[in-house]
Amino acid sequence: MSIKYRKPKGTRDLMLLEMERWQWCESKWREVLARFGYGEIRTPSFESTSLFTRSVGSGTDIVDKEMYTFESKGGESFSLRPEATASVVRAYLENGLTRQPGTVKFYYMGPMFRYDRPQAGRYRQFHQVGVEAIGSSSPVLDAEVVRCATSLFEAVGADDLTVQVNSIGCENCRPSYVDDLRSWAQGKKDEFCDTCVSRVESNPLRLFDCKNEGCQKLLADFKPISEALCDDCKDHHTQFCDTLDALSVRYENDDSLVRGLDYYTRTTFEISAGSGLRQSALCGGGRYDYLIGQCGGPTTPAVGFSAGVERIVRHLYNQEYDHQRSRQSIVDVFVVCMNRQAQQFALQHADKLRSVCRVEIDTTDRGVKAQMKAAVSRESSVVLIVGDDEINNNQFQMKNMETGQQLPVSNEDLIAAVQEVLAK
RNA sequence: GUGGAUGUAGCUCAGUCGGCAGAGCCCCUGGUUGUGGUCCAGGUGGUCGUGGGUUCAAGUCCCAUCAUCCACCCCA
Repeated sequence: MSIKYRKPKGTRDLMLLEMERWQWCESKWREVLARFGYGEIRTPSFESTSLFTRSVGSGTDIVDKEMYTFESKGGESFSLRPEATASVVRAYLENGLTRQPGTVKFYYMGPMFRYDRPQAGRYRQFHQVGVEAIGSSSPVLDAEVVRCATSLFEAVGADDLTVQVNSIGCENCRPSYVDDLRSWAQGKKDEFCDTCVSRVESNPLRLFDCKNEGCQKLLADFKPISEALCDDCKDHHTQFCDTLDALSVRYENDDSLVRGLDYYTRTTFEISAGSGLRQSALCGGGRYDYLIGQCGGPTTPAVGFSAGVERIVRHLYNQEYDHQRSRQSIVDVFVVCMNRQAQQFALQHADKLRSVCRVEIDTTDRGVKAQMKAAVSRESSVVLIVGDDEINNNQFQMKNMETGQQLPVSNEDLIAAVQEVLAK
């Protein structure tokens, strides 16, 4: 068969058994997020390009080479969202929530878009579940956000996780550290790898991201950022860690944890799967105390995270595709029809059953035997059979699939009779 | 952007030295006028990813191209 259309590279069709898994996860997560006091927010899938370039930061891979950017007919530049934090911040400001008392807590679930080369656990359209807690600078909130993330994983049975935390300082202490790092690294350009050399100018902190052993050995000579933090940042990080301890969240400090987005301040964290998977990062987040101010709002502290749904599901089931024939949805009542007249009779009279249970009316024109097999595979408890005899007598044959018992049931008694069987 | 592997039925895959396109599962029909996961018999379904080349002959060899997967990179 030659198929005319194919899905765009790096996208997926989500259905059948896998869709059921997603829905199960999503319902668990909504429950947890509500218990942490988060309300859902749904923002547009695309925004003004400048929102992302200014917040995520030019110089990051995400905005430099991974955005789906297009021009509207009015000549304005838009981009599909590569992440959600910028959109949430924009919505927070645009809807006047700055005057909302207390901490504003939003969660989101939805598709994000990045023009990457697809790979295991990496897609061009992927899904994130995440939170943003806006309005508090307390390190206790940082810890609560991390705890919320681990609760999300626990809720769906994901264990074997590693939580890494770090602090990358604030505008008082980070700039001088970055300057020191840059001038130190400039003197050793010959010894770093090519990508590191370009980072020395654009974003020196990212040097710590490099997996090249030679680069890491060089960096070992330079003081880690934890030793360069100002007193306020040190206190913040200490209280953050103390609170995690009090919550019994297991974590490790990692000086090299520098995230790929520009807007983070102080706390950054990442949660990854312990198994040998390549794309092991399941969740990343941190504090961003200047972003809202940069977007034109009042200086407002905030913290959040976002987790990759595809990666979590893969971690849970250790596979992302079901090659087994996936089942169709389960029904309570399956109606076997002998012919087209019977189909019409069935829809007309069994329709009322749909107010109390799940009903499938078979309109495939295949034989009774095949329809009965379909009833079994749909796990129906009751089969109704309609042919010319039943139409003439205004009734259905009702078969209890568990006991095999079958009797005629008049239209008037149908709901009661079906419910009696389903109740058992 | 760079490198590697793989493309044969709806799905999972065989296909030898170049010689008629295959199996299992699924699906449909019958065995049972209108009744089940088992059993038996039969059947539908293929541009062998696509385009060229070599050859009497190409799923098989060569070239190109596309797609998918994997890795680098980056991240979720």
